Amino acid sequence: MARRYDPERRQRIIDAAIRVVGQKGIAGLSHRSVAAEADVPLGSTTYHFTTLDELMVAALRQANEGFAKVIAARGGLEDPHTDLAGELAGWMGEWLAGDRTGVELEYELYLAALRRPALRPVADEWARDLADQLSRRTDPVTARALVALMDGICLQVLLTDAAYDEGYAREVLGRVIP
Amino acid sequence: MARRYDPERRQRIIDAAIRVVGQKGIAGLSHRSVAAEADVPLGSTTYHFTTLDELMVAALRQANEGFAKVIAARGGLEDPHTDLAGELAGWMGEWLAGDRTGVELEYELYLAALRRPALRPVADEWARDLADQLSRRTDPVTARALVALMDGICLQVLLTDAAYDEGYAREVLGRVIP
DNA sequence: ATCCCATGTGTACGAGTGTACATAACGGCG
DNA sequence: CGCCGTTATGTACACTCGTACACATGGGAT
Repeated sequence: MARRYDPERRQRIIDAAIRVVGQKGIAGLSHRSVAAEADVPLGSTTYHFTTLDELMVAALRQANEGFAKVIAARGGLEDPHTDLAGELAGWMGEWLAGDRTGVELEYELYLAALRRPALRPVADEWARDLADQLSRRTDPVTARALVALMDGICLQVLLTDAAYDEGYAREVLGRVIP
Repeated sequence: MARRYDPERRQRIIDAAIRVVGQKGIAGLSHRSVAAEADVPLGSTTYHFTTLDELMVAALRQANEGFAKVIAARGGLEDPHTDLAGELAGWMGEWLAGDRTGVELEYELYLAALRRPALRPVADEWARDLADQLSRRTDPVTARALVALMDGICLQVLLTDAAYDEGYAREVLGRVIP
């Protein structure tokens, strides 16, 4: 139960992993780079996370939780009178504006599930959580479609260096809502 | 002009790179792994492609071209009387059915643009080409939205191990088309 | 024929990696 | 107190990687 010296050691390593992925990408993630960033010896990272996959799962899960909090905190999903499409489009704009390190980090971890089955349950959780949030305003089918469309729009912006067009996003999101 | 010994050497290397990414993912792509797969010496791959980015650009571009051909060959985008949403949903189902190696390969290269600016122009090209194809049946805004939604749906299937639901895809794609 | 240079090849080096493992420190328990 | 197992650490090994570079080869221009 009681961890001896540093009960936050494990948590610090996860935080460091998130910073490393944010700065250097998944390709730059290694036991050593995380150890250096967390300022712990190499053996410590390999002890807490035998596999890099384990570490990525923990990091992705933590990123998801932070994300969910942001969504919930913003509200707007509560009041049924607000324009849902506009709300979502505005929120994406906010997310994509400014420093994109966080956005890229979350998407990179999320997309890594394509090749790493260990991450798939967590990715699934993320999509499901977001759809659940949206389900308070629409039916489940529409919610899922909205998540898919938002993913697609974000990706097009991130992958092609195109500018985010909030009016366009609002328009097409609105079409999906019956 | 005339390449001396092996004019197809460069092409063979690209083909080998595509096979490597398909089997081991981008993480398994290296000058050496490609050289082994193409059955050429190490120096040959580094000569033709100084950087791995260069090689990925060539591979992604080639994958795109093959993809565009498949789309064009299937037709159905010509006849304005066919149900566009159903056509697209059916085509996605066909693409996602069976061996997904090809699908995963194309998406992995496509998504790699997130962290590799060198790939972004090619990713952009891909999205634009597909939207152009669709523009023969709808307006450009709708075409772009359809591409985004299709991307999102495919990703959800690939990332979360969820089964592809063609009826759902047809339904929501239909909503986007005005 | 001769020279030049694009093309092709082999090898070596230093850096970085995952992993294993022997050892140390310390908390809880008998 | 003394033992034991969890937690923590340092080091070493074998491996892969990108890169550089010296060298071979032969086609085309002169």
